[in-house]
Amino acid sequence: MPREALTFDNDAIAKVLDEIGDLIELKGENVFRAVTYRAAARAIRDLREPLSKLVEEKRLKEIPKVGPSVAEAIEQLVATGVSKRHADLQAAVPPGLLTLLRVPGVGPATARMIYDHLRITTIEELEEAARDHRLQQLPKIQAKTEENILKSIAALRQRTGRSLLHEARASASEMVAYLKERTGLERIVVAGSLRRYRETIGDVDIVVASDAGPPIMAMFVAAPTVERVLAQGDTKSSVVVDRGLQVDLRVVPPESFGAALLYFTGSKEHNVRLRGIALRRKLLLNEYGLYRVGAEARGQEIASATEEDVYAALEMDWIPPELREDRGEIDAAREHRLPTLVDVADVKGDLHTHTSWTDGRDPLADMARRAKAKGYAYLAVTDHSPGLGMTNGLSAERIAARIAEAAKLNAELAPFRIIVGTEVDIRANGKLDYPDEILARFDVVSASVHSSFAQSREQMTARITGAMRHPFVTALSHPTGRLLEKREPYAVDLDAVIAAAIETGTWIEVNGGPERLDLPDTWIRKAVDRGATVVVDSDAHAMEELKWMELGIATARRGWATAASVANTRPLDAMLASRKRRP
DNA sequence: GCCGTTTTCGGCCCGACTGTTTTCAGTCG
Repeated sequence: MPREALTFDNDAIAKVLDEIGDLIELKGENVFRAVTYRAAARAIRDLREPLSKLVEEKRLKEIPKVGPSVAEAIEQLVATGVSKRHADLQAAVPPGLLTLLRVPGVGPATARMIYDHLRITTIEELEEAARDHRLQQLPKIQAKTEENILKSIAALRQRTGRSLLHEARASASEMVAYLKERTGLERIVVAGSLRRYRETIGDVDIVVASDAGPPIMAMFVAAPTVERVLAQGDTKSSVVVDRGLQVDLRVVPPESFGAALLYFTGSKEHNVRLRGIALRRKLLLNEYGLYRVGAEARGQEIASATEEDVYAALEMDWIPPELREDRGEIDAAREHRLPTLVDVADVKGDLHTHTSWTDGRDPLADMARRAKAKGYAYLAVTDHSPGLGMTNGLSAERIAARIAEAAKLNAELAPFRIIVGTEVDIRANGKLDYPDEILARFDVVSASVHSSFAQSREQMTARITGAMRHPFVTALSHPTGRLLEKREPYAVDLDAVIAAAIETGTWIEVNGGPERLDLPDTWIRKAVDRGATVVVDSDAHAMEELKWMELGIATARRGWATAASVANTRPLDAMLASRKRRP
């Protein structure tokens, strides 16, 4: 999907800094330098302001891990798109060595060594050399390594990037169910980014509490979904399952389960901070527990059975997994000021769903009954406007028929309530796809962009904030338009969108569809910080997709949202009363 | 290269597995 004119945005700059880190390692400089560049890259990805603005205001030093050298590189990148440090490294490191790093199992030392002997700079050349058994002639490489490199190259070609949350969850549940059945053990738990509900998943981590590692590992690598075994040890194994997803299994003694869960839930950055704090107290934190260090008290255990024990021993509150990203949660936990996050149980209804009247699969009656069975007090059906040809949008006549159908069902399902709404298209020119007299007939109106994604940032921002200023628009749906692993967000000034939401009282959607999870979590945090109200929706197109609400809520939790900031945690009357004032 | 209740130098999280090794370096998470 085309994006607007090349701007050197935060992501692009973070990517260059990451590459500087790789090049530093390939060149053989101090690895801590490389670590710093990568840490700065991550801090920049978490940033909620454009770097260009921070440069202008001379505030780069406020970013963690950005000192004089990194700041200089950023300033050059913002100004010219090129960094001298980056260019110098590129000149010093043979072109193509970076490519070799992409092969799993090949790190800086191996890449360097292969290049020094064979002058290989592409994956194709590497594959050819492995096939011809020329790698075997190199020091520290024999048949096994050569074979592994070939396998890794094949896997690299096959891999399709990160998995969407619901797919990884399905694979993980399948493996957990299999292991529970085969081992009879109870404490087999998914950790890692899946437990943190990150928007996409690189690999699945499972932790098992048991003293008997080897037999569990034997069952694990023999699971029916396993395609390839990457490593198998007594306490740690890795496999690749269908669709190329990697699953790591760790077996820890039952008394270490809490420490292990904490460790394998991550994030890595969260763990590093925790360990730093432990160290300053002369404690050692690893996956087995929290221990005293020092001559006389060597190895004395402080805590390990539960996560709560470990956090408490470090004098902080237990931190919900969704917050464990080293984005301020550790300080908040030490000062006992973590927010009470919104919870699935707080949700009173879903305000964005589709039915078979347009592009949904299930009839209104089925969707309503399923929503009622979920314990909701209300369900808004928000079928499309006609502008999107492919979705069979509703005409004025069909709207009347649908309002009649909803009224009939409401009589039957009371006090549960179907709310008739619409997801109205914001046309390329900023106009809504229904006239005001039709919009007035809906109780909730979600406005969204489904076309002309390539407009300039200015055009798109004006188009969206203009729609938000329309008096009948209750909410803005999927604000960035991104499709994870598939389509980049369109160019839009989200600061201006949040400002418009606050100014007009328009809700901003957190769309729980696993391919969207839009608004992204860092922006949710900024929106609720500033006092905007969000609405968490499933965007279900079928009954079973109503469960995407859970993913939306998890995303809102990652954005530090409390129930008070989410419109659909309010009971029906309060929710309707809190809509934007209509003419 | 950054950072500081171990402060302006000397650390920087920690451990498992693999392959090629008789004790460890490299890679990964």
